[in-house]
Amino acid sequence: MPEKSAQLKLFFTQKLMEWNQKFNKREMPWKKEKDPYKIWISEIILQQTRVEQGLDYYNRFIDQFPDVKKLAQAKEFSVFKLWEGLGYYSRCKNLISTAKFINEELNGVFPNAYEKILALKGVGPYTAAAIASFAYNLPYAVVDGNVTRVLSRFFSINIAVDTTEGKKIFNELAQSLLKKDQANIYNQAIMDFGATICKPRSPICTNCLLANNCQSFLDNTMNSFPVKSKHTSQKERWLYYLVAEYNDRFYIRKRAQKDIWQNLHEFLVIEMNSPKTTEEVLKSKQFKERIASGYNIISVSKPYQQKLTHQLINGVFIHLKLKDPVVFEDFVLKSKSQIKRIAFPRIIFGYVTENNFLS
DNA sequence: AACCCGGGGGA
DNA sequence: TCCCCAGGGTT
Repeated sequence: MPEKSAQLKLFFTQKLMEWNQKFNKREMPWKKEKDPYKIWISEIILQQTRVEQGLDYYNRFIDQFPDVKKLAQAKEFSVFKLWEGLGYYSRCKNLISTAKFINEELNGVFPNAYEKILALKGVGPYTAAAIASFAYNLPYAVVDGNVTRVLSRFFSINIAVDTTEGKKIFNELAQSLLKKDQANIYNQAIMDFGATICKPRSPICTNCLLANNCQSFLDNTMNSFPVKSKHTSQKERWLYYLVAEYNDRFYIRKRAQKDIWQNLHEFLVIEMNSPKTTEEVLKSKQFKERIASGYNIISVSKPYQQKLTHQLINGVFIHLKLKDPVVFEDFVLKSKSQIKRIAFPRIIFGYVTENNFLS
Protein backbone atom coordinates (compact mmCIF):
# COMPACT_ATOMS: atom_id res chain seq x y z
CA MET A 1 0.00 0.00 0.00
CA PRO A 2 1.40 3.39 -0.90
CA GLU A 3 1.91 5.63 2.11
CA LYS A 4 -1.05 7.88 2.67
CA SER A 5 -0.25 11.53 3.04
CA ALA A 6 -0.47 12.92 6.53
CA GLN A 7 -2.63 15.70 5.18
CA LEU A 8 -5.21 13.32 3.76
CA LYS A 9 -5.33 11.43 7.03
CA LEU A 10 -5.88 14.63 8.96
CA PHE A 11 -8.67 15.58 6.57
CA PHE A 12 -10.32 12.20 7.11
CA THR A 13 -10.29 12.42 10.89
CA GLN A 14 -11.37 16.04 11.04
CA LYS A 15 -14.23 15.64 8.58
CA LEU A 16 -15.41 12.47 10.26
CA MET A 17 -15.55 14.25 13.61
CA GLU A 18 -17.29 17.20 12.02
CA TRP A 19 -19.88 14.95 10.41
CA ASN A 20 -20.44 13.26 13.75
CA GLN A 21 -20.96 16.49 15.63
CA LYS A 22 -23.21 18.14 13.08
CA PHE A 23 -25.15 15.37 11.40
CA ASN A 24 -24.92 12.06 13.27
CA LYS A 25 -28.42 11.40 14.59
CA ARG A 26 -28.00 7.68 15.23
CA GLU A 27 -29.25 6.65 18.65
CA MET A 28 -28.81 3.33 20.40
CA PRO A 29 -29.31 2.33 24.04
CA TRP A 30 -25.64 1.49 24.60
CA LYS A 31 -24.42 4.79 23.19
CA LYS A 32 -22.88 6.92 25.95
CA GLU A 33 -23.09 3.86 28.17
CA LYS A 34 -20.13 3.72 30.56
CA ASP A 35 -20.78 0.43 32.34
CA PRO A 36 -18.23 -1.97 30.82
CA TYR A 37 -20.55 -4.89 31.50
CA LYS A 38 -23.33 -3.43 29.37
CA ILE A 39 -20.88 -2.38 26.68
CA TRP A 40 -19.46 -5.88 26.63
CA ILE A 41 -22.92 -7.43 26.28
CA SER A 42 -23.83 -5.07 23.45
CA GLU A 43 -20.59 -5.73 21.58
CA ILE A 44 -20.89 -9.50 21.79
CA ILE A 45 -24.50 -9.40 20.63
CA LEU A 46 -23.57 -7.14 17.73
CA GLN A 47 -20.74 -9.33 16.39
CA GLN A 48 -21.72 -10.05 12.79
CA THR A 49 -25.22 -8.92 13.71
CA ARG A 50 -27.16 -5.88 12.57
CA VAL A 51 -28.06 -3.34 15.20
CA GLU A 52 -31.78 -3.70 14.44
CA GLN A 53 -31.52 -7.46 14.84
CA GLY A 54 -29.67 -7.31 18.14
CA LEU A 55 -31.59 -4.47 19.77
CA ASP A 56 -34.40 -6.47 21.39
CA TYR A 57 -31.97 -9.15 22.50
CA TYR A 58 -29.82 -6.53 24.19
CA ASN A 59 -32.76 -5.02 26.07
CA ARG A 60 -34.02 -8.41 27.24
CA PHE A 61 -30.50 -9.44 28.23
CA ILE A 62 -29.84 -6.35 30.35
CA ASP A 63 -33.32 -6.61 31.83
CA GLN A 64 -32.80 -10.20 32.93
CA PHE A 65 -29.08 -10.00 33.72
CA PRO A 66 -28.38 -6.40 34.79
CA ASP A 67 -24.88 -7.12 36.06
CA VAL A 68 -22.08 -9.64 35.67
CA LYS A 69 -22.95 -11.43 38.90
CA LYS A 70 -26.51 -12.09 37.77
CA LEU A 71 -25.23 -13.50 34.51
CA ALA A 72 -22.57 -15.59 36.21
CA GLN A 73 -25.12 -17.14 38.55
CA ALA A 74 -27.76 -17.82 35.92
CA LYS A 75 -28.63 -21.30 34.70
CA GLU A 76 -26.81 -21.91 31.45
CA PHE A 77 -29.91 -23.15 29.64
CA SER A 78 -31.82 -20.00 30.54
CA VAL A 79 -29.08 -17.80 29.07
CA PHE A 80 -29.22 -19.83 25.86
CA LYS A 81 -33.01 -19.44 25.83
CA LEU A 82 -32.49 -15.69 25.81
CA TRP A 83 -30.00 -16.06 22.96
CA GLU A 84 -32.30 -18.38 20.99
CA GLY A 85 -32.63 -17.33 17.35
CA LEU A 86 -29.73 -14.88 17.40
CA GLY A 87 -27.19 -17.25 15.86
CA TYR A 88 -23.48 -17.84 16.43
CA TYR A 89 -24.16 -19.63 19.68
CA SER A 90 -20.52 -19.94 20.70
CA ARG A 91 -20.87 -16.25 21.57
CA CYS A 92 -23.37 -17.22 24.26
CA LYS A 93 -21.18 -20.01 25.54
CA ASN A 94 -18.20 -17.68 25.82
CA LEU A 95 -20.35 -14.98 27.40
CA ILE A 96 -21.33 -17.30 30.22
CA SER A 97 -17.77 -18.51 30.67
CA THR A 98 -16.38 -14.99 30.82
CA ALA A 99 -19.09 -13.82 33.24
CA LYS A 100 -18.14 -16.62 35.62
CA PHE A 101 -14.45 -15.79 35.21
CA ILE A 102 -14.99 -12.12 36.04
CA ASN A 103 -17.29 -12.92 38.92
CA GLU A 104 -15.11 -15.58 40.49
CA GLU A 105 -11.53 -14.68 39.50
CA LEU A 106 -11.71 -10.89 39.23
CA ASN A 107 -14.03 -10.21 42.15
CA GLY A 108 -16.76 -9.20 39.75
CA VAL A 109 -14.73 -6.24 38.47
CA PHE A 110 -14.48 -5.87 34.71
CA PRO A 111 -10.84 -5.53 33.55
CA ASN A 112 -9.86 -2.01 32.49
CA ALA A 113 -6.69 -2.64 30.47
CA TYR A 114 -6.77 -3.50 26.76
CA GLU A 115 -4.65 -6.65 27.01
CA LYS A 116 -6.75 -7.98 29.88
CA ILE A 117 -9.95 -7.28 27.98
CA LEU A 118 -8.55 -8.92 24.85
CA ALA A 119 -7.72 -12.03 26.85
CA LEU A 120 -11.37 -12.65 27.73
CA LYS A 121 -13.07 -15.52 25.91
CA GLY A 122 -15.13 -14.33 22.98
CA VAL A 123 -13.36 -10.97 22.90
CA GLY A 124 -11.13 -10.34 19.88
CA PRO A 125 -9.36 -7.22 18.60
CA TYR A 126 -12.54 -5.42 17.57
CA THR A 127 -14.46 -6.03 20.79
CA ALA A 128 -11.46 -5.28 22.98
CA ALA A 129 -10.92 -1.93 21.24
CA ALA A 130 -14.62 -1.14 21.51
CA ILE A 131 -14.80 -1.84 25.24
CA ALA A 132 -11.46 -0.13 25.94
CA SER A 133 -12.48 3.03 24.11
CA PHE A 134 -16.16 3.24 25.05
CA ALA A 135 -15.78 2.36 28.72
CA TYR A 136 -12.37 3.84 29.49
CA ASN A 137 -11.61 6.14 26.53
CA LEU A 138 -8.39 4.22 25.84
CA PRO A 139 -6.79 5.00 22.44
CA TYR A 140 -7.56 1.82 20.50
CA ALA A 141 -9.17 2.08 17.08
CA VAL A 142 -12.00 -0.31 16.28
CA VAL A 143 -11.78 -2.20 12.99
CA ASP A 144 -15.06 -3.79 11.97
CA GLY A 145 -16.90 -4.21 8.70
CA ASN A 146 -17.90 -0.56 8.69
CA VAL A 147 -14.34 0.63 9.22
CA THR A 148 -12.74 -1.51 6.53
CA ARG A 149 -15.42 -0.43 4.08
CA VAL A 150 -15.01 3.27 4.84
CA LEU A 151 -11.21 3.18 4.78
CA SER A 152 -10.91 0.96 1.69
CA ARG A 153 -13.16 3.35 -0.20
CA PHE A 154 -11.72 6.62 1.01
CA PHE A 155 -8.12 5.55 0.42
CA SER A 156 -8.92 3.20 -2.49
CA ILE A 157 -7.17 0.22 -0.92
CA ASN A 158 -7.59 -2.95 -2.96
CA ILE A 159 -5.91 -5.35 -0.54
CA ALA A 160 -8.42 -8.01 0.53
CA VAL A 161 -9.65 -7.12 3.99
CA ASP A 162 -10.03 -10.76 5.08
CA THR A 163 -6.39 -11.74 4.63
CA THR A 164 -3.62 -11.57 7.19
CA GLU A 165 -1.95 -8.77 5.26
CA GLY A 166 -5.21 -6.90 4.85
CA LYS A 167 -6.00 -7.05 8.54
CA LYS A 168 -2.56 -5.70 9.37
CA ILE A 169 -2.84 -2.85 6.86
CA PHE A 170 -6.32 -1.80 7.98
CA ASN A 171 -5.50 -2.09 11.67
CA GLU A 172 -2.46 0.13 11.28
CA LEU A 173 -4.27 2.65 9.12
CA ALA A 174 -7.25 2.78 11.49
CA GLN A 175 -4.95 3.28 14.46
CA SER A 176 -3.10 6.10 12.68
CA LEU A 177 -6.39 7.88 11.96
CA LEU A 178 -7.76 7.59 15.48
CA LYS A 179 -8.36 10.82 17.36
CA LYS A 180 -6.57 9.53 20.40
CA ASP A 181 -7.87 11.97 22.99
CA GLN A 182 -11.45 11.24 21.94
CA ALA A 183 -11.20 7.57 21.03
CA ASN A 184 -14.70 6.84 22.28
CA ILE A 185 -16.32 9.52 20.13
CA TYR A 186 -14.18 8.78 17.09
CA ASN A 187 -14.82 5.02 17.19
CA GLN A 188 -18.55 5.53 17.53
CA ALA A 189 -18.46 8.09 14.74
CA ILE A 190 -16.69 5.96 12.16
CA MET A 191 -19.07 3.05 12.70
CA ASP A 192 -22.15 5.28 12.58
CA PHE A 193 -20.75 6.89 9.44
CA GLY A 194 -20.26 3.51 7.81
CA ALA A 195 -23.71 2.32 8.80
CA THR A 196 -25.64 5.40 7.70
CA ILE A 197 -23.60 7.16 4.96
CA CYS A 198 -20.87 4.91 3.58
CA LYS A 199 -23.26 1.94 3.40
CA PRO A 200 -22.39 -1.40 1.78
CA ARG A 201 -24.75 -0.66 -1.10
CA SER A 202 -25.93 2.71 -2.32
CA PRO A 203 -23.60 4.87 -0.25
CA ILE A 204 -24.86 8.43 0.09
CA CYS A 205 -21.87 10.07 -1.57
CA THR A 206 -23.75 13.11 -2.81
CA ASN A 207 -24.32 14.15 0.78
CA CYS A 208 -20.94 13.10 2.18
CA LEU A 209 -18.60 15.56 3.84
CA LEU A 210 -15.61 13.44 2.84
CA ALA A 211 -16.52 12.86 -0.80
CA ASN A 212 -14.33 15.55 -2.33
CA ASN A 213 -11.27 13.70 -1.04
CA CYS A 214 -12.62 10.16 -1.25
CA GLN A 215 -10.50 8.33 -3.81
CA SER A 216 -13.12 5.78 -4.79
CA PHE A 217 -15.76 8.48 -5.18
CA LEU A 218 -13.42 10.42 -7.44
CA ASP A 219 -12.82 7.22 -9.44
CA ASN A 220 -16.48 6.18 -9.23
CA THR A 221 -15.38 2.80 -7.85
CA MET A 222 -17.22 2.87 -4.50
CA ASN A 223 -18.94 -0.42 -5.26
CA SER A 224 -15.60 -2.19 -5.82
CA PHE A 225 -14.66 -1.80 -2.17
CA PRO A 226 -13.93 -3.42 0.13
CA VAL A 227 -12.14 -6.26 -1.67
CA LYS A 228 -12.68 -9.70 -0.16
CA SER A 229 -10.94 -12.95 -1.00
CA LYS A 230 -13.41 -15.52 0.21
CA HIS A 231 -16.45 -16.60 -1.69
CA THR A 232 -19.10 -18.58 0.08
CA SER A 233 -20.14 -22.02 -1.08
CA GLN A 234 -23.38 -23.40 0.19
CA LYS A 235 -23.98 -26.99 1.19
CA GLU A 236 -27.46 -28.52 1.21
CA ARG A 237 -28.59 -30.88 3.97
CA TRP A 238 -31.71 -32.97 4.58
CA LEU A 239 -32.78 -33.54 8.18
CA TYR A 240 -35.62 -35.85 9.15
CA TYR A 241 -36.70 -35.15 12.71
CA LEU A 242 -38.45 -37.91 14.62
CA VAL A 243 -40.69 -36.11 17.08
CA ALA A 244 -40.85 -39.20 19.23
CA GLU A 245 -43.48 -38.98 21.97
CA TYR A 246 -43.88 -41.31 24.90
CA ASN A 247 -46.27 -40.64 27.79
CA ASP A 248 -46.73 -36.97 26.81
CA ARG A 249 -42.99 -36.41 26.72
CA PHE A 250 -40.51 -36.11 23.85
CA TYR A 251 -37.00 -37.34 23.20
CA ILE A 252 -34.65 -34.36 23.21
CA ARG A 253 -30.93 -33.87 23.38
CA LYS A 254 -28.50 -30.99 23.52
CA ARG A 255 -26.36 -30.83 20.40
CA ALA A 256 -22.72 -31.40 21.26
CA GLN A 257 -21.16 -32.61 18.01
CA LYS A 258 -18.81 -30.48 15.93
CA ASP A 259 -21.50 -28.96 13.81
CA ILE A 260 -23.90 -26.04 13.71
CA TRP A 261 -26.18 -25.27 16.65
CA GLN A 262 -23.90 -26.49 19.45
CA ASN A 263 -25.62 -26.25 22.84
CA LEU A 264 -29.06 -25.94 21.28
CA HIS A 265 -31.55 -28.79 21.48
CA GLU A 266 -33.13 -31.12 18.96
CA PHE A 267 -35.44 -34.07 18.52
CA LEU A 268 -34.20 -37.44 17.34
CA VAL A 269 -32.90 -36.77 13.86
CA ILE A 270 -31.80 -38.70 10.81
CA GLU A 271 -29.65 -36.90 8.29
CA MET A 272 -29.82 -38.08 4.69
CA ASN A 273 -27.52 -37.11 1.83
CA SER A 274 -30.46 -36.52 -0.51
CA PRO A 275 -34.23 -35.90 -0.22
CA LYS A 276 -36.21 -38.94 0.93
CA THR A 277 -39.85 -39.84 1.23
CA THR A 278 -41.33 -40.57 4.65
CA GLU A 279 -41.52 -44.24 3.68
CA GLU A 280 -37.83 -44.31 2.84
CA VAL A 281 -37.01 -42.69 6.17
CA LEU A 282 -39.12 -45.20 8.10
CA LYS A 283 -37.51 -48.12 6.27
CA SER A 284 -33.97 -46.82 6.70
CA LYS A 285 -31.34 -48.49 8.82
CA GLN A 286 -30.89 -45.30 10.83
CA PHE A 287 -34.57 -45.25 11.74
CA LYS A 288 -34.60 -48.89 12.83
CA GLU A 289 -31.52 -48.30 14.97
CA ARG A 290 -33.40 -45.64 16.87
CA ILE A 291 -36.98 -46.89 16.93
CA ALA A 292 -36.96 -50.64 17.45
CA SER A 293 -40.43 -51.11 18.96
CA GLY A 294 -43.94 -50.21 17.82
CA TYR A 295 -45.15 -46.73 16.98
CA ASN A 296 -48.01 -44.79 15.43
CA ILE A 297 -47.46 -41.98 12.98
CA ILE A 298 -49.36 -38.94 14.24
CA SER A 299 -48.37 -36.53 11.50
CA VAL A 300 -45.78 -35.66 8.88
CA SER A 301 -45.03 -31.95 8.62
CA LYS A 302 -44.71 -29.82 5.53
CA PRO A 303 -41.11 -29.30 4.42
CA TYR A 304 -39.32 -26.65 6.45
CA GLN A 305 -36.28 -24.81 5.17
CA GLN A 306 -33.69 -22.67 6.87
CA LYS A 307 -31.04 -20.71 5.02
CA LEU A 308 -27.72 -20.23 6.74
CA THR A 309 -24.75 -18.44 5.22
CA HIS A 310 -23.01 -21.69 4.27
CA GLN A 311 -25.79 -24.23 4.49
CA LEU A 312 -29.29 -24.78 3.20
CA ILE A 313 -31.15 -26.91 5.72
CA ASN A 314 -34.22 -28.92 4.73
CA GLY A 315 -36.27 -30.37 7.57
CA VAL A 316 -39.30 -32.65 7.82
CA PHE A 317 -40.84 -33.49 11.19
CA ILE A 318 -42.36 -36.93 11.67
CA HIS A 319 -44.43 -37.03 14.82
CA LEU A 320 -44.53 -40.54 16.32
CA LYS A 321 -46.15 -42.00 19.40
CA LEU A 322 -44.04 -44.81 20.79
CA LYS A 323 -45.52 -47.91 22.42
CA ASP A 324 -42.34 -48.42 24.42
CA PRO A 325 -39.55 -46.11 25.54
CA VAL A 326 -36.37 -46.15 23.50
CA VAL A 327 -32.78 -45.80 24.56
CA PHE A 328 -30.62 -43.86 22.16
CA GLU A 329 -27.39 -42.02 22.81
CA ASP A 330 -27.93 -38.97 24.98
CA PHE A 331 -31.58 -38.39 24.22
CA VAL A 332 -33.84 -37.95 27.23
CA LEU A 333 -37.59 -37.55 27.63
CA LYS A 334 -38.69 -33.98 28.29
CA SER A 335 -42.14 -32.64 29.09
CA LYS A 336 -43.73 -29.75 27.25
CA SER A 337 -43.07 -27.41 30.17
CA GLN A 338 -39.41 -28.39 30.07
CA ILE A 339 -39.27 -27.93 26.32
CA LYS A 340 -40.61 -24.40 26.69
CA ARG A 341 -37.59 -23.40 28.72
CA ILE A 342 -34.79 -24.63 26.46
CA ALA A 343 -33.35 -23.22 23.24
CA PHE A 344 -33.84 -24.67 19.76
CA PRO A 345 -32.58 -23.77 16.30
CA ARG A 346 -34.96 -21.61 14.27
CA ILE A 347 -36.15 -24.50 12.10
CA ILE A 348 -37.28 -26.56 15.10
CA PHE A 349 -38.64 -23.51 16.91
CA GLY A 350 -40.73 -22.78 13.83
CA TYR A 351 -42.17 -26.28 13.72
CA VAL A 352 -42.93 -26.39 17.43
CA THR A 353 -44.56 -22.97 17.32
CA GLU A 354 -46.69 -23.55 14.24
CA ASN A 355 -47.98 -26.91 15.45
CA ASN A 356 -48.99 -25.75 18.93
CA PHE A 357 -46.85 -28.39 20.54
CA LEU A 358 -46.51 -26.51 23.76
CA SER A 359 -50.14 -25.66 24.35
C1' DA B 1 -4.03 -19.64 6.16
C1' DA B 2 -8.28 -21.89 5.77
C1' DC B 3 -12.36 -23.09 7.68
C1' DC B 4 -16.35 -22.97 10.71
C1' DC B 5 -20.15 -20.77 13.05
C1' DG B 6 -26.71 -18.18 12.30
C1' DG B 7 -29.95 -15.54 11.08
C1' DG B 8 -32.00 -11.74 8.82
C1' DG B 9 -32.55 -7.60 5.90
C1' DG B 10 -31.61 -4.53 1.98
C1' DA B 11 -31.23 -3.90 -2.99
C1' DT C 1 -30.79 -14.09 -5.49
C1' DC C 2 -26.56 -12.15 -3.50
C1' DC C 3 -24.18 -9.68 -0.08
C1' DC C 4 -23.07 -8.45 4.39
C1' DC C 5 -23.77 -7.29 9.12
C1' DA C 6 -20.27 -3.31 15.67
C1' DG C 7 -16.05 -11.04 14.54
C1' DG C 8 -13.96 -14.78 16.98
C1' DG C 9 -12.35 -19.48 17.58
C1' DT C 10 -10.43 -23.76 15.87
C1' DT C 11 -7.69 -26.56 12.98
